[in-house]
Amino acid sequence: MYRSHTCGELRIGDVQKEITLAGWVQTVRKVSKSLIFVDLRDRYGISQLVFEENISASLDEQSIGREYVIQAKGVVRERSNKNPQLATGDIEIVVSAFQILNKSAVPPFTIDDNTDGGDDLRMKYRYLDLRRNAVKKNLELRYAVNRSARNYLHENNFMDIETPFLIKSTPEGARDFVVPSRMNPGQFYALPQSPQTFKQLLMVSGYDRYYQIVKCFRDEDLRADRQPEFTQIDCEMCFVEQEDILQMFEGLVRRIFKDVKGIDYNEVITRTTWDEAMWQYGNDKPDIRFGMQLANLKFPSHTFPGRHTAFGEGKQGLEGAGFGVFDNAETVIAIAVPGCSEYTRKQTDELTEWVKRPQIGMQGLVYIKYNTDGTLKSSVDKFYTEDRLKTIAAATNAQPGDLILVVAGREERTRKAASELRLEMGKRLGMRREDEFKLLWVLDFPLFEYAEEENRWVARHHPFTSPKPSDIPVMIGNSPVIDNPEQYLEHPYAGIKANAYDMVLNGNEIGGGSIRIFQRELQEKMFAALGMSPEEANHKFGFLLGAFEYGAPPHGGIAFGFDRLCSILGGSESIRDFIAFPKNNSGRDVMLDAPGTIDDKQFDELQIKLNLK
RNA sequence: GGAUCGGUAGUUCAGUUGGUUAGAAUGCCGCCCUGUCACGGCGGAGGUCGCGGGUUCGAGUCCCGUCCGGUCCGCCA
Repeated sequence: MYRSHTCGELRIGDVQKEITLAGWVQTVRKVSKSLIFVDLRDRYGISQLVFEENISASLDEQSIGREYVIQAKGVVRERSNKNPQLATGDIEIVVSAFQILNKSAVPPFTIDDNTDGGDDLRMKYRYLDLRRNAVKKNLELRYAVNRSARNYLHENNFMDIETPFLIKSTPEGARDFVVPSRMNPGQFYALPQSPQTFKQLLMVSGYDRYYQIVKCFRDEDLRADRQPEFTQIDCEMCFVEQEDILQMFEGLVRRIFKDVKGIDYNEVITRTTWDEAMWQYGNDKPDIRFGMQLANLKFPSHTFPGRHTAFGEGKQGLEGAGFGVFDNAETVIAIAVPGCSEYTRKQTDELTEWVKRPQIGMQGLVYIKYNTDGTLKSSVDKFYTEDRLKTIAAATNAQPGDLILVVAGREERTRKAASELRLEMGKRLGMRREDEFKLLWVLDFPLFEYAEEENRWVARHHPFTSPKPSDIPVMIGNSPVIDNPEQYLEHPYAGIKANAYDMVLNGNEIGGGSIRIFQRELQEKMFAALGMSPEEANHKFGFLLGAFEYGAPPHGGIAFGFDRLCSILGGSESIRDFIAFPKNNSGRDVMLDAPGTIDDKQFDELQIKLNLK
């Protein structure tokens, strides 16, 4: 061994021991010709080496620089000037001999918690970036989550079974990454978007509790929190109903909180339906760390059947004032922002500009200041009397001192804007603390979504998700054909709910799953509902339909987004910080410079010709 | 596919209305310094202002195009 100890472990109790360390030079502090300090770093910490008298001259001659790899032998000594910021700060090593194991070029950025390197540069030299403590602790957290999950699942009888990466391209869902097959010219493998069908087949095979921490691949445009290859904690169980799954995986998440963060998440995990989430928050993954729920002042009746406006059943609160924006809008939604009634004109103007950005897409923003003295002042005073404003304020549950913000327009866009506005105000008011964690189950998602371009239904979760038992007759008894695209919401399929669930943490979907279809007939009906002919369904999914003929057990499962879960637990916005070798926004690995071209020989073997446009 | 912000020293950035030799910090190199730990002091080197074109007496600065990067919308069962 090149070392007797690591750079992080020596303490005051080790004084007088003769030891050997090996590591990277963090800094060299030359105080004089005969006194030089070197901070030596490895994965475990930093220890201070002292070069005195003769040995310092030898070090000086060799002009050791940052990131040189050296080995140093010496005696541990108590420091005269201790450094309380360092775990090893009470001691230092008086070097008696050293050797340079390898030189280093000057790194392009400082290997430091507060590095001077930009993202792009750090990605290019990722092997240097990974030396930084800030990145290292993220990877350590990732490993801790990994171990915690494996321990819990193992203790609960789950079995880790690997599934193939070279599989077949499937319709539905995300775009596949494809891999040409040399031995089967003109044919292609696809990389799995998830091991979905394999884990279902494992259930049919009787491996009644399966898990895998596994890479998934989706060839879609990226975001800051999205990678073309990402990792899931993928799980599936036999003989379970929704409630069994929810309880099992609440247990998993509680365990991870305990093991990784030391948090006892004992409180009941809130459950809500998709309908309720959209109604209260305008979002299928609401952040429930704060309130500020939406007040639905007006909405099209078919979107939320059986509900009434915030003014009360059968009551109207906006009509007859001659304010065209509200009168002509499909939907009007308000939020009461606590304690912001003192906002200046400049601030409300700025918020108006914020909602008018193309990404939000509102035409404008109405505000009502509910002053602390109980009076009301709004941007629509011309249309609404103070009494009527009071009615609106009451409908939003506003308190004196609140600022009521109102958006109006088309249902879908307005609801989304209201949700974004709520999140933005929550953020500005510091109500979204990264050290506070709130879990939520969202249940009863719609089974189908309407795809306008194709005028057909697509699976909201995936085509293997079971409808709610009560909706199965609706699905069997009605044709999926949409005769009137304008009125697709009136189609019986629009109301069918799925036996699906998402786990939401602080406004992020960290996991999602469903109870699966396990009968051939229902699965065939599902494929038909998605516009697949029987031949097509058989061609694409014949193996699954076949498996369902041989005693498929009822089953269901869930998959957690491992990278995102780690980033939230680590208090970071970016999942890239938690991946050792991530790709950039364009799906490039800037260190490898991948993807790249391949040799003509390779094209030739694959019998592929490029046709670049 | 679309929107938007950015690209200036190794690095992070500043750069006025278009006008002298493009600056700062940090890093790097040299010398000095016996208790530093963001060491300190003195000195020095370091630039095709992403690339191409245009306007102008004159472009880092204005215009057009292009490449690269960030963020977002669409997309991501």
